[in-house]
Amino acid sequence: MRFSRLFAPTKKESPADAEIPSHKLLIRGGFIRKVASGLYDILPLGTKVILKIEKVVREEMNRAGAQEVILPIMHPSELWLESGRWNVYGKEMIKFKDRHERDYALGPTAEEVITDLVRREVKSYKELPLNLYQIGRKFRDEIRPRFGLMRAREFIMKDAYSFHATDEDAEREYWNMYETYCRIFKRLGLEFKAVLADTGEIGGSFSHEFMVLADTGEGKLVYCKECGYSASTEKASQLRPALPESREKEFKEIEEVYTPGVKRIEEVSEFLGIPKENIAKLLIYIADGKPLALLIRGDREVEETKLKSVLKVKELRLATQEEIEELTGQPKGFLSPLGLKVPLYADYSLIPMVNFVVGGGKKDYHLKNANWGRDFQVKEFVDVSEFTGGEACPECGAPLEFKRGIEVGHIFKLGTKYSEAMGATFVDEEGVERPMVMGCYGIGITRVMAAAVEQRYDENGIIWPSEIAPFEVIVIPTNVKKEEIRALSEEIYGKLKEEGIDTLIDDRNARPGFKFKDADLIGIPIQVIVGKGAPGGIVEVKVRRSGERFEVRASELLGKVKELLKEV
RNA sequence: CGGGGCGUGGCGCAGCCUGGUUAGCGCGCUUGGUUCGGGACCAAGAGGUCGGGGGUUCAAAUCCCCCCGCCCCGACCA
Repeated sequence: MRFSRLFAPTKKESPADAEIPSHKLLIRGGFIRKVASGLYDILPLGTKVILKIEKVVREEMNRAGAQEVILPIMHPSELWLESGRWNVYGKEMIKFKDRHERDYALGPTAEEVITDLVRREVKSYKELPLNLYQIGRKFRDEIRPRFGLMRAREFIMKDAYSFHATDEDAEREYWNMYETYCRIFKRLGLEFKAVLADTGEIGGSFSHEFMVLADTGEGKLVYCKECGYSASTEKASQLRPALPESREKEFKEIEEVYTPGVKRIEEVSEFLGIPKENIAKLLIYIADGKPLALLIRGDREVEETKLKSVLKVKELRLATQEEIEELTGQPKGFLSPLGLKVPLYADYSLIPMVNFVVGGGKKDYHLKNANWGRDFQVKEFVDVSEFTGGEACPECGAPLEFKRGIEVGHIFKLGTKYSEAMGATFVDEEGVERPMVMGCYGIGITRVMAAAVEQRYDENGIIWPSEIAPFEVIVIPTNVKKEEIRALSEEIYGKLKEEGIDTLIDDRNARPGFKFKDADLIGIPIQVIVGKGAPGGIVEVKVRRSGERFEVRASELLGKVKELLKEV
């Protein structure tokens, strides 16, 4: 490709509405342009990157035994009504009617459509297992699209669905996909972690998220350096703390203290001179319409995904001020676990606590030296606090590390949730009709592009891994008006292309500094600079990632480039 | 959905508070010339319904009302 003909409108300045590096650089580099909130044009450079990511994904999925299909983007409502998700997925789905007033949605995911296909066509255990995937557009009407491609309303996803005769076989395929995903992300040149995850809206029995490590990631994870345990903070579990043996002996007499206007944990801590670790806060939740109270150590936060999962509820929210007063008869800000009429749960963090502070149950009062078991009873101790790093590993006890990441892949063992709801059954060896066991496996292709940038950039621009770089090599003649330079550049360009190396030549009549800036910005891994050394057949090679540069004879260039491409 | 901010040539911004010539600046773009190893310089040019609508006024980018779009935070902390 010739830069003079390439549609890659690069910019010196970042757009005003971009916040994170990947968004800024993809726009500055001419990879993408915004059309509207959460909607993007992907320009030639971006498209090349996307196609290269897809190529890796295709190769590895095919290798793993999956087969590619193309399913409709437009989904009839009947299928979603059958699975029960038409309303559950609700606001996230872009819904519309056709000319006959029939309801449709733009697919946010394709369990329904694929299950429908398979139930119609597969009848026998002999046709199983089956793993089908597609790479296509998905639509999710996000509450708040943000960060460019990171959370867009329309995006490209690889989604695979597998169907099995037995649970064991579904599990085997799950781990097959796990391995495949590891290979894919490794080939893409990304630093990632596979973490235990919550199954969320999709449902199913267990799942892993694949996170690309980056500080700007919306996902949070913890992992153990010692034993390799890793989990999303929405899933990470902790050991139940041991109960101190002589706990009762330490109990002091409960005491009411006057704390006018002191409500928040920080204020209580400061006012009473008691650390937050020895204060318990009480929260009132409404879970699937029923109220409950939760006590948690003052310095800890509730991980609501974990709470939902423990309670096995779909909807969870904090009670409103009015509800709190109605349910407890106590004023907000001074809630006490004593004499509560709603079921009282407590986080594990409460277990070792003794003589702690709680709300006084009336305005402007708190209680000191409260103790569970003596002053009030806990229905159940649950593990629902949010991890922030430093907690003990549930496998080996070593302190966990905390990282942020971008979720680029997610695999689920679904079980029979969809096959039962939609009647996807087969006849087994004994002639018994049974629901298929399913799994599903997604990779956010457009998000991978953003995540790759988020992980690899510097002040000059993007640093693509060679496997997904829009071009592997850029040849930069410093001055196209000088014949030796122009001719040698063209010769090198021709030769690299002949060797199957994806090469761009910057044949624009521009000053060298200008070209260097563009080459760095768009992040091509290897730059071949043809300048002063041209008459003697010497060119300069610059490695984008390391900044390393060296001179090489034009005749030896090819071998050197091939070698470097393997490393970067 | 709640809160905050923004909307002025393609891009980034100033002007608005305190209304008043012809709406500026940098980048980019066009033409000519000089340059040519880290986003050159000189000269001449093109390009604007000041997001949209309504109102106040002799006069509105500027003040008031409504609407639209975009961005950020939140939609948990009792």
